[in-house]
Amino acid sequence: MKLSPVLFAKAIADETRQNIMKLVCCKWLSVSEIVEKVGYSQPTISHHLAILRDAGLVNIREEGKQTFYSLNQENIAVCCGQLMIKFAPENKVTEAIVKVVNA
Amino acid sequence: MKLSPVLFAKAIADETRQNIMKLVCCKWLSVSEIVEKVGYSQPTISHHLAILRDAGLVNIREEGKQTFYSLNQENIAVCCGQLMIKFAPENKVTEAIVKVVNA
DNA sequence: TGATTATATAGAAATTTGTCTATTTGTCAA
DNA sequence: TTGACAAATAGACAAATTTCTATATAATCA
Repeated sequence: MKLSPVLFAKAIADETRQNIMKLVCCKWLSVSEIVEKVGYSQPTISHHLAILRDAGLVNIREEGKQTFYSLNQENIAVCCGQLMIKFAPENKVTEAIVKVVNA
Repeated sequence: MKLSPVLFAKAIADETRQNIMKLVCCKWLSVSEIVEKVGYSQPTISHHLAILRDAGLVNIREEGKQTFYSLNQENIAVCCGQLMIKFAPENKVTEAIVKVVNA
């Protein structure tokens, strides 16, 4: 799984996708459940989920006819950490993260 | 200055802008210097700089005819922290950040 | 003042993105 | 096996984005 700063940024650079991410942040939801809550068509939701999938930001579980998605918090934390190290290397919070990661 | 997760993500969701960000990460550069290094036209660079400015990601210093830009590492760290708290709240690195910020 | 330089703004063209409808694929139940 | 349901894919279209050239604005210098 490639986690690049640009791919990550593109994936989260859309309000609808951030809404979906918040929905599945701490629980598994099927595509239909996400469709219901977000209010866009099912293909539109599938499209957004595919973008999140390609960026490595969601976990996927297939169960019969249904597919469940949940947020991959680990990868999101890694991407945010990469961004901070790349673009805020002299910041004290970044330095604290580096310490945690290297510990 | 409004620092929203979507505005931040849109601002960094472009390879050229990330290149510019890397260039001015730890030093002040004039627009002409950035143009030279990035290789796009001056208006294109000005446009990208305006997007970074509107997202609160750069510091600006005017000096005579020239305008110098440098990355606002503080705001970038804040935005990344917001993203982590919003989308990776259960991650141990996020928890470490929260501790640092609250300390 | 007039010429030159640095940057920003305006406007246009090409590309990318987000959304939809229609269709396909895959799974389950009768 | 047939029908129904869930999700993915294809294709079209509108809106947004990225880039360019041309022009405007502002500062400096002869």
